[in-house]
Amino acid sequence: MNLKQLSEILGLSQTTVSRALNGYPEVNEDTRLRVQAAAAKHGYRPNSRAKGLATGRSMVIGHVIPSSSQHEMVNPIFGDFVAGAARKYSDHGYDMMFTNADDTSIEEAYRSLFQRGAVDGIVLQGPKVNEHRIEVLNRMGVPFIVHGRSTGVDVPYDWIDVNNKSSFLRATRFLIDLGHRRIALINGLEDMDFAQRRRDGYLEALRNAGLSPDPDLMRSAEMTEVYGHHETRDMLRLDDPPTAILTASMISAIGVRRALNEAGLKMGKDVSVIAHDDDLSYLKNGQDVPIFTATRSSVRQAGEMAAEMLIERIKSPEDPVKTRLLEAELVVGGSTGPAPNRF
Amino acid sequence: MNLKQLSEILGLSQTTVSRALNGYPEVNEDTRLRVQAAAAKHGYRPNSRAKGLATGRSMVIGHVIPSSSQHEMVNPIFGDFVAGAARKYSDHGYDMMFTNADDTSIEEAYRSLFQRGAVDGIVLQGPKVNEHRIEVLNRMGVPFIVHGRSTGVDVPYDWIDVNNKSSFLRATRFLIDLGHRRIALINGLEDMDFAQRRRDGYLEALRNAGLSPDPDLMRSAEMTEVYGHHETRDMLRLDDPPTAILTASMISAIGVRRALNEAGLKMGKDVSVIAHDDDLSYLKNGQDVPIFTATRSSVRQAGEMAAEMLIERIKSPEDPVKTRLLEAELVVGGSTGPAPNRF
DNA sequence: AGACTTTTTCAAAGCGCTTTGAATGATGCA
DNA sequence: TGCATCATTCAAAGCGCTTTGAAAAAGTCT
Repeated sequence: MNLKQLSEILGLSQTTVSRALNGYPEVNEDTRLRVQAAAAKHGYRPNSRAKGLATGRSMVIGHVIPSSSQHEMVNPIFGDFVAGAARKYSDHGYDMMFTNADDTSIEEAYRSLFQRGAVDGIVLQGPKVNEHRIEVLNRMGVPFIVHGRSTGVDVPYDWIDVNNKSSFLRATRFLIDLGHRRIALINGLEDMDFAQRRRDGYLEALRNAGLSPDPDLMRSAEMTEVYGHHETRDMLRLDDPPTAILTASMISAIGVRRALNEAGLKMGKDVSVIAHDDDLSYLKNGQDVPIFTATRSSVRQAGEMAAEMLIERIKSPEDPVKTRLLEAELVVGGSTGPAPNRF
Repeated sequence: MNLKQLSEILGLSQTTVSRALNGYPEVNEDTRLRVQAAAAKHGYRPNSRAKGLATGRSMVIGHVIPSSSQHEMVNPIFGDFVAGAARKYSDHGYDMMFTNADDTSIEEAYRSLFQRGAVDGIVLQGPKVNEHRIEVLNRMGVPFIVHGRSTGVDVPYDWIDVNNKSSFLRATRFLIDLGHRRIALINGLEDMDFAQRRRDGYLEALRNAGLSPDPDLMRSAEMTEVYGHHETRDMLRLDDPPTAILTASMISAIGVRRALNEAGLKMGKDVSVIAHDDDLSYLKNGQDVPIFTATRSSVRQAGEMAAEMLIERIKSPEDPVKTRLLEAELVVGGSTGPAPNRF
């Protein structure tokens, strides 16, 4: 059933039927009702490609899954972020499109997505430091929003981010206040902007307390469970092992806990742990009492906000740049306690 | 830059340019090279909406994110499955589209996706028992594939699934062989088809061993960490607590482990645990030695296969129904051991 | 009733591509 | 040289919608 057929059934022109369905004022109310009834009855659905061609808009937002060639990983936060965004998209009549791209072709993927008219806007996830893609998107003139920021990029762009630096600074200071001096950081990949900022916060807190960082206690990699476990086990073997560990995700925190258990150490007593908690639906930080002391910020909510900001941007391309910085909460759970007395 | 402009630059007709770029034979090789060079030089990208309108194909596959109204959850396996599929899609020139839908409108979402011409095929994830959507898609005549199966649906359809029943049967028998008699099942939501099948396998193994199932030891809910923890703690308080636990995902297994630790019990000694491992990239079951004894089947690989099967189906709508049943491996890790002697 | 608005409807053009059917030019053969 | 054949190229139609500019119908006012 297409517009032509429907209009023939109704004995009206395509123009009138189209206008009736799209809520234009210059159509008789009776006619509109007749048209709507017929459309419903025959299950008429306007072809979105034709509509897009005629209007110049696709009502689709593009995301790129960066399945990097080395490590075929999908961050679990991906799902929650996307679910948050998808919800807002559908509220505004948008769909969401994904393209897969490996590291080398990722820029091409964005370019193609927009220039062939497949999407009206783009969400850029997981920006690195000096993220080249931002300049590319900027130059292309596509409406876009960055989830995160990128140090070193000086073109203006819309973004939404958690205050990673301040939250890790506070978490570190919290541990210092508990008497910890050997504090480890099990960070994400440090070419990622968020990881860099967390590291900065951590370092600043140490510096503020007159502590000097120990490279042995600073690790960086993709935030898997196995990684958290591996690095913890490794650090526990040091001559002067950490009494506290700051880790970049719940998943790696679980690995940390596993390593501590294996070593017969009690979390929150022998070794304190603070995690960053993205508040994932399947991996809540406990029910009533948090399992881990954590810096918490819902990535799903970030997805919702990103979607709304992007839709705003598409509507008003000339508006000044919009940015949004979320503060993470520091929630205290059972995984932290005073530094053990070593003497 | 559109086709018209490009053809004017080249002094050729749109027909010839289009054919040159799409690899038709009836175009002079020299011309083709000239056209390709010009297209590359000017960054020409055919508008995909126009192309879709002209060809009747959209080169997009649709997925629906079922963000159910009660529990706003995105299963972590979603990301890996999608990443697997996306990879294959892009190999074949397809993009991937997501629509968000709550439980009530999910059928409408599928219908709309296809009937407005937004997608050429659909992937149905997470089928329930008696999954109504399958009949809907079937009647619509859209090419689709189901990840999983649906007991009680008797129209023919393409699917790819893990042999959930046999893998849980084997896992249960494995525990029985180790001397366990009180074996708990911490299952997924039992209106989901996969959960039902796992339960069947579990029950059959018990029956085969002459054991009768105990309703106290059978739990069912969304497979979160907190759920695994909660049910385990609850069951440990029983007069006759389980000596072994079968659980439906790595995430809930982690919750199980947490509860065991809190109770001062040693996993693999006091209580044995077997999990189902979807081989998620961020949550591998250990490095060398598996953490958990587990039934393992890569959901990412399932995503790849589903994508390929669907693309086949789109190419050959009249082919006989294709199905694919994957056997899960049973990998032995440190979480299982002989039943403790209670006497 | 006639002239003028306002409301409602319509025919046709256009969005950017593919594809059909025809035309052109080059080549081969008698 | 004339005609058939093949290789190339092209103009135009069509995909299903929106939107422009015009026309028809209905209402208002003098």
